[in-house]
Amino acid sequence: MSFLDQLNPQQREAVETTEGPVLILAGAGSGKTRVITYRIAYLIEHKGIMPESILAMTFTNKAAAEMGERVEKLVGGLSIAKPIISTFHSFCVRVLRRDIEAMRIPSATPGKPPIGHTKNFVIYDESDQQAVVKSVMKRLGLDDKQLTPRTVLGRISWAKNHMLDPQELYLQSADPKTEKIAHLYEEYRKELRKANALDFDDLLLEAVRLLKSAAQVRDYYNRRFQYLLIDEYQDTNRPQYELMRMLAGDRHNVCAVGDEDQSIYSWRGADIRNILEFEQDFPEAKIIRLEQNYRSTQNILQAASAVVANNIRRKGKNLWTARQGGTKIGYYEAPDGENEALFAADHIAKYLREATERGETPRAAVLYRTNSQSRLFEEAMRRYGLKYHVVGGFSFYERSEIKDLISYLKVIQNPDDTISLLRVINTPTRGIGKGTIDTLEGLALETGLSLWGAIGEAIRRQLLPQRALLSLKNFQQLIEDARAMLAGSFAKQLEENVARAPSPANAGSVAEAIDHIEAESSSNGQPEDATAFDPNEFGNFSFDFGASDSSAGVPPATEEDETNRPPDPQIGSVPDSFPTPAVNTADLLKFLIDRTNYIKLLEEEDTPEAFSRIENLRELVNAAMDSRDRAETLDQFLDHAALVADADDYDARAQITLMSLHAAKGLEFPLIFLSGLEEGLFPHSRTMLVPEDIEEERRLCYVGMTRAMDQLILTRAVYRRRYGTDLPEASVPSRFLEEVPAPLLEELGTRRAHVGTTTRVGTGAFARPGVRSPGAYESESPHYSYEDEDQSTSWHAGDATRSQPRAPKPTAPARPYNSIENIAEFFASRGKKFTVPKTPVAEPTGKRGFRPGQKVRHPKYGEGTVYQREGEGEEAKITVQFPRFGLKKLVEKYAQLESA
DNA sequence: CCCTGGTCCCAACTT
DNA sequence: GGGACCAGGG
Repeated sequence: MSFLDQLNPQQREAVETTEGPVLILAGAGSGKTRVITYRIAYLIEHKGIMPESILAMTFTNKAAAEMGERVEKLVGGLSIAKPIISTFHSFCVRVLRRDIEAMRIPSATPGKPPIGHTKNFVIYDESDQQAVVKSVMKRLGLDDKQLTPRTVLGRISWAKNHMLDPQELYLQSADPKTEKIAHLYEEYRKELRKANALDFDDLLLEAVRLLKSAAQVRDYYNRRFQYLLIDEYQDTNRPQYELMRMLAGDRHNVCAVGDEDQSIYSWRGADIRNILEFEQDFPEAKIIRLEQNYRSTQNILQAASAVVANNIRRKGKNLWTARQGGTKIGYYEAPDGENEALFAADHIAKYLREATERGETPRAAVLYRTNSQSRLFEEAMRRYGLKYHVVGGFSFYERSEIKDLISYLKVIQNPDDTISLLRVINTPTRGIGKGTIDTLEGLALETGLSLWGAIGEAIRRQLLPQRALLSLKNFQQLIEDARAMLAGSFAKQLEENVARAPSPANAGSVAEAIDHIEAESSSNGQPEDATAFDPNEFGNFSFDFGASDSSAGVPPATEEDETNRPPDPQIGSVPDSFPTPAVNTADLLKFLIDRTNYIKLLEEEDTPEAFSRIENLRELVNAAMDSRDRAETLDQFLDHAALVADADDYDARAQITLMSLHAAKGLEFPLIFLSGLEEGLFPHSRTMLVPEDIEEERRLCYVGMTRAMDQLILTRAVYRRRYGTDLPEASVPSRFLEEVPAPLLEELGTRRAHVGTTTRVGTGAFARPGVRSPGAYESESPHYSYEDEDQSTSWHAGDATRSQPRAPKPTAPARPYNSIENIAEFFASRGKKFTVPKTPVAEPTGKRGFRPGQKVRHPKYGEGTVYQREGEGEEAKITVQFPRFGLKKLVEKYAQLESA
């Protein structure tokens, strides 16, 4: 068949080995996505496998969407049923929304509802989690200075990713701190259970627990999914691994695709052993290596391979490319971060122009280690009048006004969601202050009610001053009215559907009527199209088996499974908040905005920020209308909001993309800028003490370099500001630079290579007063100009002022490493062993304490002399005499002191 | 109870 | 550059 001819022998083998476990070790750019999509197409077209029995799991919605589109192109007209291509998290949410109640256990007290999460659980994001930890710590009287909620949450997440429950964490804790954390973990879990909430980690964990504990549920999914594909297998963590094992059942039709050199998520619990030990897990496994790279030039591939070859923990492979030679790897050393960014902007501007002239579609990306680096690049792009796209950073759903409204929706869906309730109870202010809330929280604790329950109780028993009670009543009424809207539309639909002749066997059964509604709402009046997917649907592309379960137009295989569905404890009783059928989330939002005066109050503020917030809220209503058009329920809308990831807003059409190295995984660009190659930044200072962590940084570097198709440029700033206003600090070139073979490198920027005529700046929408013309770059100076506070007011676009490279900063190292020769020399002089030179940017402070009499340097106060020292280790405080600022007492751990 | 402004402390990657 | 927290005035 035609499409198989487009594959090389290894790829073809990977596609055609459909039965039994297969591990595809796919090097960067070796056509991994092609293999996965062709394999799916092959299963459907050649093997006659039903599409809906194929399940492919990816890490991001972006990857899932791309795969779905490509499969669709290959097998388009064949069937209305689609393979299920979904992220791990979305998949688990769907499984849990369907079957989580199979894990409920009967309450010990008769008459009380069963214990455990219900279908209308809410998903807690990181800020919700923080709030829970904080409130628990406050309740237990724990000092949040010594043990920050952040740390606690990090450790809880770590435990979850390694599938340890609080008892297990407690048992293996070796210090009082970990014991405390284990205790907090236990309390944290209780709070989430009380709120009927799950955090991100729980989505995976609970799905695994469900499949392990409920045999009939597991059977259902095992029958349903016969072919399993796992993308980015090197980044799976323990729960994901277990999920894979559960879903693989006895059939072992698992196809795992990955590259151990691209494992970059160990901090999220990814266990590289999963891929290294696949053959032990499945002794009958077939291993296929894809080693031809179709993406990059030989130079790029060689450079990247040379870097990653320094890692010890890897299988090793020989990537090769037919694209001989190529442009050398560029290297530019900028005096500081601003210039680094301006250089990139200048180079990209030139590239865009030239590529367009050649008739190509230019695409360039700037990659960085930390998202905060994006600011400088954004400013530079704006100065050059270049349109760019930023992936990550602050997402739409993290904006406060959006979170407010989403929290309202969550409370409406599930009033026991205490965290969301606390967020909205006085937003906008309605006279429910701290005092009132404290009373309510006390009442909740005392009665065992949720906060929402406590509100009702306080009103009933008149436990608060009249004024507070009145405010509370208003709030309670608002939520109840909104819930009535949901319930109202639910009841109405139920009525209609029962009346409208359901199938004879189902007559009169509430449960069946509900199923009928589900079918109705999911097919949205187009029964034939019930399983169709919308390529633009973000969040859970083509993941629609939840809908097809009960809808018409589903292949017969699922029908017999229906009878095996675990009994649903909630069906039959009146649902507290049932997965809501076709309720109009947009109308609900409009109702909320209207009743809370939210927009009106913003209008009265009459500031640009307020109007931008109003715009955002309109956007949210639009999103809700789209959701309504897809016939989604309220919880589907909320799942969407919870599960869209930063990486998902990558737009393949953008000419310039700025993003973190992590977000770049899986993408490719003709031109790549890899920025901030400095010790302490990349590799990041938090990784520099642990060899395994350094290896992960190196893999990250490898991922970044292998994104480049034609040209790769590495950059570094000699001085970098770590915080907005502090003095810049001298940097040391990243060790990864040393690992690039010198003959492959070419230094850029010291010659007048970028003289151009197109550097129009300060025009158009982004024109700003005081912005320096990049025309200055055409000066003799190899450096870009600074935006100097002292002079900026006199600068105008087009001003002929020439740039002056700024004199070395006071923190200059004795000898700046500002040329490639210097760097080579620097590294050569140290042989293989890398040691931090005299004025390091990231010398770990507090490793050995500073002693009285010692000279130190502080980023803000400059040089000083240690006067006295109190305490040791974490709590050590030192008093320093600064000539200009006098005596300062500093916590050594935080003060960022360097020896001077 | 609410709002404001000042101060302090912190800043990795993400589903 | 900004979020969290607090003090103090309305």
